[in-house]
Amino acid sequence: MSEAATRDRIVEAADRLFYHQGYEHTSFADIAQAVGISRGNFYYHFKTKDQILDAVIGQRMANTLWMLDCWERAGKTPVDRILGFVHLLIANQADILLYGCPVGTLSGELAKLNHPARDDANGLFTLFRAWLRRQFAHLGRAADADALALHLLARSQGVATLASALRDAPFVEQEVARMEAWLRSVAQGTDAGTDTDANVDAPAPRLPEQGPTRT
Amino acid sequence: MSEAATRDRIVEAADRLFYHQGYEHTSFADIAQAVGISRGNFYYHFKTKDQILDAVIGQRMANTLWMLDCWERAGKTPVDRILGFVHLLIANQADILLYGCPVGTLSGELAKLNHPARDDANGLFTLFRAWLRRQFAHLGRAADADALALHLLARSQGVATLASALRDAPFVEQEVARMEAWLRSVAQGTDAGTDTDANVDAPAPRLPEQGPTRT
DNA sequence: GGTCAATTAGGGCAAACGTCCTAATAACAC
DNA sequence: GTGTTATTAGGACGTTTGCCCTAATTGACC
Repeated sequence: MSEAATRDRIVEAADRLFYHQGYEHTSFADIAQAVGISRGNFYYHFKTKDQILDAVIGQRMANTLWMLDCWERAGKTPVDRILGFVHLLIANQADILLYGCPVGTLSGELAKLNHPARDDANGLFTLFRAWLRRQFAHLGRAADADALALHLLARSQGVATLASALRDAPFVEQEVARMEAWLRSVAQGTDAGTDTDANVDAPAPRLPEQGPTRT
Repeated sequence: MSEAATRDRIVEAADRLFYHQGYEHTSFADIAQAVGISRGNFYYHFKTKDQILDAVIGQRMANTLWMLDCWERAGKTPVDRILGFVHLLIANQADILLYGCPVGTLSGELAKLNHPARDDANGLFTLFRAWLRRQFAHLGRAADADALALHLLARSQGVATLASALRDAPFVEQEVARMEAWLRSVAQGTDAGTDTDANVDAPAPRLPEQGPTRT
């Protein structure tokens, strides 16, 4: 098998395992077994565990950029594009209920380990943050675009954390609806970005939104 | 030294270490060294690592109950009491910036490890949830008290996650102010729980709020 | 078919892990 | 004091970890 193919399969398996059971809890043997290769072959492609982590983060970065670009091209208005982000919670609901948000959980783990790749992992947050900031700026909220971006990021992080703890799917729908209402109010320039419960009862439109496809 | 004293010192050290560097990353040797005892002595008090985890969770439960009771007695109105919860983010800001939320991060780690104590750890969430639900019910929002409780829980979880990833203290203040505004609007029965940016500029009152004191 | 580099398999290494055991000590009843 | 229990120290166990090495196999090119 060509070098690239095996290497990619390793990265893919490591990505999934890091997400499902955490970075530290995943061993060389786990990944090698998942790919179906020997540990020796494994070592040929990656000298250290940190190198695999770097590769995984790199791939997630690429996937994220591609995903953001999809939303950018698919959404006609800034609101539509931001909705693409919000609906990630629904598109990836099954995984989120089991494993939380891939970005948040990895970031949290690396922070506790004081791992050198911590900043790289946080770069994923920065990607979303910058993209959301630009969308909110297009909404005419240039002054507080960054604050709004962080606010939305934090809310989806919170939903993912709580959803996976409680394994509560309706809660995700509920909160997504709330975020949609909030987003609409921000878009309307209502100085009060209303976060009402009135419009929450309307079920969130279940878009066949594209998740972070692992290529 | 009496049995209880040493045992408590072990639990206290384990609690701190689990919070700072995670459960799995903390070894018997780490805790024993932190307490200043031998591993043999350690084993006398706890046969397995899981037993220490159970004890730590139990202590956190007790601390949480005590803390909730403090807010219950200290706050004159439901809003005051809920503010006690919200201001935990500010009272424990330094720790949260470094290690995130103790409840959320432990819950997340145990979920990835598929650890049997996962449900026990989630009990901490349940404690906050039930308490907040009662407060919102007192606010006249009995119908959606649980949804509001979960919403506030999720938001603080998100703030903690993002704050520790970005190590961004002003962001915490900003989001706390946002939560205060939202809470006020919910209290006023404004069907729209306004979540505006107008009232956000007012700095959050820095209460000398009591954190989860480890006894 | 032969040559050589790329790729793979399999095992070995020291260190750290959770766990367990035994002997020494401290505390206390009588 | 002596006897007994509670507590502590320190080391040993088998396993697993990340990491490293060497030999075998593959596949492309001449």
